[in-house]
Amino acid sequence: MTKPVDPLDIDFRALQVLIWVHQFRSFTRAAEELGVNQSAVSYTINKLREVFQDPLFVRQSRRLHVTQRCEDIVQQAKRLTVEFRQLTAPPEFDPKTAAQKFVIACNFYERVLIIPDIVKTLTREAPNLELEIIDASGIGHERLMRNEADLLIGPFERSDPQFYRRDLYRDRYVCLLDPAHPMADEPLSLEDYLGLDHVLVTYGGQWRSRYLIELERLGRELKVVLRVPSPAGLEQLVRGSNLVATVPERLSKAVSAGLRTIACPVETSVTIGLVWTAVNHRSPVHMWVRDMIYRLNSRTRTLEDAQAG
Amino acid sequence: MTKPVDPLDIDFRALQVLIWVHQFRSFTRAAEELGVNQSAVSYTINKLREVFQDPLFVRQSRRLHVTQRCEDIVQQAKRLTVEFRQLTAPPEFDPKTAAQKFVIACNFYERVLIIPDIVKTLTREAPNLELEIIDASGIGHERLMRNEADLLIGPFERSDPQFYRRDLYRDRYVCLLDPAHPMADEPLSLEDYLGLDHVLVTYGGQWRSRYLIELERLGRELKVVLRVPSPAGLEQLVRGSNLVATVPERLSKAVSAGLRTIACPVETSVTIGLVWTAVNHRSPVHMWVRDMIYRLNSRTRTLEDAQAG
DNA sequence: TAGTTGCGATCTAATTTTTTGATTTTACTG
DNA sequence: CAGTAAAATCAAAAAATTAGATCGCAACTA
Repeated sequence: MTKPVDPLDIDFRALQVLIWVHQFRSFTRAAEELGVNQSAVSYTINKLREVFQDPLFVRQSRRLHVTQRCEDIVQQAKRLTVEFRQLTAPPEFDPKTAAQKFVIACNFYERVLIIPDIVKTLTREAPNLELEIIDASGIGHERLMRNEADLLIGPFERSDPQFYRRDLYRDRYVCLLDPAHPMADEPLSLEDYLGLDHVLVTYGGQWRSRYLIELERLGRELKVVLRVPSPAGLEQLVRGSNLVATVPERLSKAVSAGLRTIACPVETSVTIGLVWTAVNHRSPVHMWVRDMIYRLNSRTRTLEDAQAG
Repeated sequence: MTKPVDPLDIDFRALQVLIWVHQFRSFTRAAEELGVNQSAVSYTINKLREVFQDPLFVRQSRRLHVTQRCEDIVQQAKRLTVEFRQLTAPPEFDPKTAAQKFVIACNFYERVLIIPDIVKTLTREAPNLELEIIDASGIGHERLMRNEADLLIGPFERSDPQFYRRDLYRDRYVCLLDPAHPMADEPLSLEDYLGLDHVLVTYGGQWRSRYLIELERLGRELKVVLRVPSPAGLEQLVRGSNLVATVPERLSKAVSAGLRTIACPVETSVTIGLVWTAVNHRSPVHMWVRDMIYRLNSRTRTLEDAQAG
């Protein structure tokens, strides 16, 4: 007739009903409190009676008596519901106490221009967060997918629905030359630019800089004299030579001591952004770090946008 | 469109689903394990996603990745389900450690004949159980209903569906006389009996002994010379007098030192039993005590039954 | 001692939730 | 680029829950 009730069928609402009935010693009052029919309360209590194998409440001369077992159960039920509620509540996140490892994948550019500020902020605001930087070197997205990294920072343009992305700012290209270079004092025309001897930063992997893509689109090609994997040490290569290097403007400031910087005649820019996946999308730590990095770069962003606009 | 899911709607089955999916990293495997459709698992996880405001599981390159939040939730969910399971399990009862108050309502008869053995057993087997005896004096059932007493012991005959009852044994009536009494050496006929001078034990309250009810049924009446509220002190009243007292046989042994005991010619007996209510019906302590009392009186019971049969 | 009342139990029908089975979508993989 | 494994989604079916009405019982009322 009545099939046995599996304990697992009990939901927290049923425990809530139990608690209210216990509180009021009345099915009817509990029903009012919960905004349901008395019959529903009766139904629920019956289910609980089966599950706990105990009458829980017994009517005796007008009063509703509570069995000892019921007292015990209610006490535990209160605890369980409170704990469950806490579990469903959006987790409080306090950067001060958050202690976990956070892995950022990026390359030289970001290590030089973005990471230092991040580290400073973390030291101050989230001293227990352990930061690890790993190389993105062309396979940043893969490393994200493999959960080797929590966050990717860089000039990544893949628009893939499985990646979340937030742009930080755009960076235009500039040319670095030796101050004694014949072309060092004039604005460069595209033709001038193409006529020069270039040192090309490959950034390793299969990355192709935006300005190269743009040149290809125009059907033009650079005269590359030297290829280097990273902008690190560019200054020493360019100084005293007739080479020209094309690098993002912000990066140039870090590697151009003693060099002349002039605008690059190829009309393009690179966009630096954050990339992550659904795994971390709603993690409070992750959201906090993302916001923090975004805020750190807001000055740069508005500057760039002003220039671009 | 989709109405918000209330956290309270989550049942322990849903948490179980979460735990299995987490375990297998697969909706399909979890569904198999739980004997349901993959679609049902999907449905449940979606509900949990809403409640926890977190994707929990994310498909990435064939693997199912687990969010940090999900890890936390699963850990708690495991604890909660285990605790709930323990709560639903029938409570272990160990008389050795059971520490609570147990109130028995009864009268002189039971205090003399039944309680002493109970006390001895409790001291030995349930040393932490605190026993209190209160007077039943006619309102034993009321005291049960008011939860003033946990258990009533006595010759109570009310058959009321709200009371549970278990008979211990039957006790026949005997007559006590002074050894020098003229009738002390013969079996008493009913007419002899009715002709004697009686001392009547009223037991207070509105209790009427079975043998009086039986006499009334026969349309006969006792010649009552003296009424006393309790059998206590009966010995002193009967000795050296021409009075006869009618008492349950077992009780007589406690109050008849130096008196002659002979069978009572009224064909009747009193049944001593335990009475309790639904409030305590399933309480492990209560069940244990009831069983214990029943066992203590098993010898008496079989003796009586043998005599009766 | 009947009439009334309060309150949980119970019944039926309505509603909502959950499950199923089939199909689609997604994100690789070869 | 087709093939595949697995989750998402959809419509229909099944099951659980709720509401509304009524019952039963004990307790008060007069």
